[in-house]
Amino acid sequence: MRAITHPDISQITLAEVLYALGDPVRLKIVKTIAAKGEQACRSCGGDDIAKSTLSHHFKILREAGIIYTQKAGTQHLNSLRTEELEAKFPGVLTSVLSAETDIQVCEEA
Amino acid sequence: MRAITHPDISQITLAEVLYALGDPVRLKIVKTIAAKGEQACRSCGGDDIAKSTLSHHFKILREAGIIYTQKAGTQHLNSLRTEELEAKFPGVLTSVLSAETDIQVCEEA
DNA sequence: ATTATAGTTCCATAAAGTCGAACTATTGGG
DNA sequence: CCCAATAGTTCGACTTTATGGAACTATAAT
Repeated sequence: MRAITHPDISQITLAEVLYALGDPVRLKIVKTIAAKGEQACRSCGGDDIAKSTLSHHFKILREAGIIYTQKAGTQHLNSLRTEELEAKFPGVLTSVLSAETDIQVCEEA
Repeated sequence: MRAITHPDISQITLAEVLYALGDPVRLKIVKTIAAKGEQACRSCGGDDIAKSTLSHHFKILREAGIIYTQKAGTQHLNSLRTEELEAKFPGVLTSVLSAETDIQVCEEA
């Protein structure tokens, strides 16, 4: 396992951010972290999704600059880069988080 | 060519909207329409993109509920469904449009 | 040490995107 | 009316990206 890397805020692009948010699984992850605080990967996404796929979704979110991941023992804790994103793209993440959708926060988180 | 259809606002999902916006070409199209008013397909996107691909991008935007397309002679005029989107997902489109990005409005539009 | 848990990586398959070529539709001349 | 021109769409082939199972790494607990 390589070290976890995160893009600098200057490298983050709007298209990548929107692309990363434009998937139901990833939206659910982001909404769950927003609602319940930092989360391990496995506590988001439910049972109907392979863990390799879940790992991939977290990678997309991380590389887009939406989440910050840090190791905590055997698990990884993911938090939103809310302030940085708000500074770079005001209103984008906040409006997405406050939107009414059919996507539910993970129960088990 | 089949008749052009548009989703009802009730059918529009946040994930689809964000996915549609999460592409540099489509962001450019949306920014161009926002800045210069309704546009024909060919006036957006530049020369380095095949017209079949451009047609595909407009289809994605149309099906996501972001643009409204109507025939006008030999061309199609595309406008943003700004008010409907703002009502359904407040702040999402507007924050994207006001974000500072490296994506430029089409010159030739 | 061994077992368990959390994630990642690798590989094969499935799904989407891209482009050129052929097609449809409309317009504007001869 | 017919022919050429323009705007988009559709189709088929190829490329790229997503998904999931199996094997692997890393940490923790017993």
